[in-house]
Amino acid sequence: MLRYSQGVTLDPPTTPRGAAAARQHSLRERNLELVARAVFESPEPLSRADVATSTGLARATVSTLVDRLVAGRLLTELPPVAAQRAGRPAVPLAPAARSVVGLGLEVNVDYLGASVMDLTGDTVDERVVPGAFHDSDPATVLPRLGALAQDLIADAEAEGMRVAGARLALPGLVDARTGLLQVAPNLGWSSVAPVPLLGLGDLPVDVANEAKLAALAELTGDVSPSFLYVSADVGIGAAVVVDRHLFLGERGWNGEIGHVVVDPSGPRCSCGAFGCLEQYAGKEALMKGAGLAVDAPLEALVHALQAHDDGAVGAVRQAGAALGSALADFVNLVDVGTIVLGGAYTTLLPWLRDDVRALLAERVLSAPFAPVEVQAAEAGPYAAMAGGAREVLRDVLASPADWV
Amino acid sequence: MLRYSQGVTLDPPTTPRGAAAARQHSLRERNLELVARAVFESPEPLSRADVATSTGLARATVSTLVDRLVAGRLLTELPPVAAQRAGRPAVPLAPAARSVVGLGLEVNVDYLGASVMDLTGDTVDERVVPGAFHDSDPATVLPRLGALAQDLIADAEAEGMRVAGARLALPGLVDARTGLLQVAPNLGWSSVAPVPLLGLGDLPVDVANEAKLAALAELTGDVSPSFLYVSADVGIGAAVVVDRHLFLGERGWNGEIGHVVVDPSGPRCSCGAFGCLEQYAGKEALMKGAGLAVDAPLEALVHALQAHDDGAVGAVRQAGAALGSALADFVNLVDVGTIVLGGAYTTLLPWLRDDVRALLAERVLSAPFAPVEVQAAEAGPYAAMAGGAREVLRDVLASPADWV
DNA sequence: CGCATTAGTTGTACGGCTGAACTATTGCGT
DNA sequence: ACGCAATAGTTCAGCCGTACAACTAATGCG
Repeated sequence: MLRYSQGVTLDPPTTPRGAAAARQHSLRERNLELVARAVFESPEPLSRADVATSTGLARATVSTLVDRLVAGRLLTELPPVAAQRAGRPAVPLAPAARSVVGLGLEVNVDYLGASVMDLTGDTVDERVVPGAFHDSDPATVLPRLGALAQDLIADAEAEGMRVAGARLALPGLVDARTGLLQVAPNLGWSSVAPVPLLGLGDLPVDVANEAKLAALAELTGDVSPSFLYVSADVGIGAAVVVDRHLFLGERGWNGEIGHVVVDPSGPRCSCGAFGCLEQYAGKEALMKGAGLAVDAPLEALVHALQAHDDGAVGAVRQAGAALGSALADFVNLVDVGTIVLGGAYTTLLPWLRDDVRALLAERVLSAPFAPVEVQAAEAGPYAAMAGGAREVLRDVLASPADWV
Repeated sequence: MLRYSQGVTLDPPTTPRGAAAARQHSLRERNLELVARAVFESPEPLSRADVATSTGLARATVSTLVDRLVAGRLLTELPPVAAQRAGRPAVPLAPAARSVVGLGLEVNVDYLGASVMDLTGDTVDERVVPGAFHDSDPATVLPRLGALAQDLIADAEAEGMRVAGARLALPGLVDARTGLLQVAPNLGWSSVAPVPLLGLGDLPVDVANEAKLAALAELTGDVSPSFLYVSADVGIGAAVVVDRHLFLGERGWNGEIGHVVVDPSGPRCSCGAFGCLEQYAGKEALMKGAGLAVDAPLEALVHALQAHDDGAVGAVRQAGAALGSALADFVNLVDVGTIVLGGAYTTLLPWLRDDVRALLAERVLSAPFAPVEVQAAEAGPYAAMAGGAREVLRDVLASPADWV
């Protein structure tokens, strides 16, 4: 089930989330949020009385706030379960299905996609259009994605749902403050303002890096609240999540682990430097190292590994060592005790894990007293879309007053 | 002058700074903070009316809040300046001097120190005791520092000041949540709970890494609100500041740039790995590389550099390149556009700068459209103590209701 | 010397939360 | 079947903090 936490937002945590003067109605906004969060974060349905004890608000206050949330269709009253103790039976509360929804959008090298999620965490609708966008034109690709999104929006609204906003995931450096895509090497895009090209009118659309939204999708499971997410697709992407909050650095251009130095006397990288991680543990390097075609499917590599092909095993082990070295640097610099490996690394984890772990144990300064966990990602192939939609819903939850 | 900003705290920004129910009096607490902040952050004194317009609160409300802050001696009314326009002259407000003070403490390899700062940013008192604590016993050193602190506290209280709390800076891995020192290699300490050993009774004492508190001291000047602070003392320490907030990772063990890989075929490091930054740009490596004694004063190296000694210049340039490479990794991973170099690097900056800049320009992915700035630190030699004291005062400002 | 102007204070109105008393609905013992 | 205890949810007077408007205070200027 979808679990909402304290505040996963693309806005940096320093956002003056209350630099404004507090008036009387700020109290209600604040407590509305508190009540909504209590219900959304609870693993099982709460009653009004439960919410009162868990929040510390008076029962009377909770009642009026819940009534508002129910009227605004953010919460629903579930049918009462058979009471097992004396007293008036409680009315269980839960997030409302198919009322307010978030839209997750993605452009990747080999597909366009859009996904609609409701407050229960259900994927209401999802469409993926395969394609080859390696050296594409944003002015044709983004309007296509926009049209796809429009379809989904129309369908959702026809069924009475309200679309709260959208998040667009792109495989490149996105300025989190301006929403500008600086560069996406694999798409061949640079300096693009993507939102207007989507043509979604007044709908609020935020843009973010693909790996960062995919990382947020991991928060649905029971991962550690702080982790490093690293995923290999065409490039290598990463995200830092601390206490369920995405860390974005100054502009959101962090996590570029693909170009961390592994060995300065190593092969030249497309970025101009030598011995970058991508040259050892990027998808292309892996395929080449295993003696396969660079555009062969990942399954080909897996088959070779399962057949104990020496070249494949050697390439993956070398990648594991390089990845472990770069991850050790990453952990030493940002301090996160859990690493979640996504994309191709999820599949390859059985062959990577030992080398990665060994290097982490050897090179992370805090490893002797706090070993670094290495896990496989749990969210599926279109994690960025799901994570993006989820982010939109988090914003709704953060200011429910706008929706009641 | 001391400038206070939105929220530099050692607590991670995710602290549920309002997970509690909002009651009536929360409004007043919130607005008290807002008013206090407005006065503290303004470059020049504000009147009650100025505060009303800048906060958006009604003049009546501001008046009562200011009165409280003045009564609690957090603010003072300055003598009115000659009015240059019609109307009743404004009463200028400013942070109160010598009322509430913060205590900064530090144990370093060659000194112990304590510093008292008041709300105006003035250092009221400061004492530094030289010593050699290379392989010392925390159970003797910390009580000594505690006694020094007691002296300063007694003096301050004798003059009617209230000591709000203390921050202890240590050169090692400190768990920000528990205040436990995991390891401080240069002191030879490990697994120490330092606070009880200080013997400061009920005074709230937080513990933090030395470089992190030193970084916060830079916020007094007009640095960028986001920067990477890297300083060479006996070890190499670093801190990440984003939007005037310290980034601490999961536990506060981040910033260990000294053990980032520069070249895996390089010299073996004390940590067991090969080619760590410390082996190129640590103080010991610099001295050795320049053909000087490892415990020679920094001035000796500077003299050699000024005399264009080939060995010294070569060692520093090699250090610059290594530092540039490690910093490029750092910037790629956390995304901060400004680097502030402290400790020995401040002095050596003229000889380091070109190589550092060249490597940053070459290896930072975002450098082509957002060049990385490299600056010298401005805070003096005992920056960590000042930064620590300042942090205590930030906490006071964050909840002024506790002090009125 | 009076008027315009700006700063700060006083008093009433209003909104939101609280606590206590109330109603509603169940289980359980007799 | 009935009443009592127990729990959920609602109603209402009281309190508290802010807003707004009218007030007083203190200055410059013609």
